[in-house]
Amino acid sequence: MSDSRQLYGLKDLREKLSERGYKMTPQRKEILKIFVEQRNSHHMSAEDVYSILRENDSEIGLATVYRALDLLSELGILVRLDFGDGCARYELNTADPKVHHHHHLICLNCKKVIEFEEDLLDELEARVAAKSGFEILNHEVKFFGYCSDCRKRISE
Amino acid sequence: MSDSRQLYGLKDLREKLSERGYKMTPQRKEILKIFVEQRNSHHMSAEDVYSILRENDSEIGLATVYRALDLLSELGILVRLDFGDGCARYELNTADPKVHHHHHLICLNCKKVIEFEEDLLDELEARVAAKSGFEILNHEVKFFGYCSDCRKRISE
DNA sequence: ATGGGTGCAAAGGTTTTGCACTCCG
DNA sequence: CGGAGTGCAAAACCTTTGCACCCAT
Repeated sequence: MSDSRQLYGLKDLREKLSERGYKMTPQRKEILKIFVEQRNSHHMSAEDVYSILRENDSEIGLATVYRALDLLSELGILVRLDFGDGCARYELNTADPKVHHHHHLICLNCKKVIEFEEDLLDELEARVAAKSGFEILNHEVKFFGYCSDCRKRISE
Repeated sequence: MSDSRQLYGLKDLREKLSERGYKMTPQRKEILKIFVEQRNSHHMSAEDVYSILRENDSEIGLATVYRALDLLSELGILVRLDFGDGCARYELNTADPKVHHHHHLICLNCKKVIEFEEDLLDELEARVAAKSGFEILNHEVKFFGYCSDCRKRISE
């Protein structure tokens, strides 16, 4: 279950913060650490992060969690995701800009989210950029359907 | 500015409602009519729909709007969209299942959303389905970047 | 030392829900 | 008629904000 993609980590944090004039704080470090250690699944909401902090007897407040997740996304260390479940979710970004894109399959029945890698979209992105005059920085692809488990269960 | 795609309309409403045991009500009809007539841009939020209703001296309550938008999406007459601006938005679905996919370009600066048609993703969808065992019903693609207007403005 | 960062609580915005009443089928 | 649908207001949720205090730089 190891991930061969090169992900951002704590080393990148101090550098990216000072680059932009932000301060390194124990709170920001601790919050990023949760993503790096992936104690739970990735795709964590602010509330998820907050409960892990409370389990660890941390005193970090919920508002700080929101502010840190925002900042870490702005720095490109985290990526903000939206699976339509009513809250923003976050995951570690890949440090290699060439592998910036992985996408999500969302099961409409059990709400499970699985990831897949696919770089077929670079061509599409280029075509869309040319047609529209947009400078495209990022894209997000979600597929909705039924996972194999739920398909079995439904057909039984 | 006419749209050649065949979109769902009021005729489909009664049929789809009774198919599933729901009732046809003046409220549901009136709400769908707003999308069909597209008085404003599509991509309307519940609040957008509600203000149009109030302009029309309608007595429909906001909760009813939320319930109707939910139901119309469930029936496949509307499609729920999420542009990350804090509220769900909706547009009319295409009645032709072969043209189910059009996507959105979102300008990170002025928040403008423009649409584009692209069916390149069918191949990708098939490949992802095969690899994952998912039965894929729908997909959603968003591109984020800067529109040509904002690019000009920024470079000046 | 100084201005950004934090924690708390309160406010904000969107969406959902409880309940009595209405009205479609 | 009976139960789904509605309107209203209150509640639920997620997220943001104001403010006094703290602490990286």
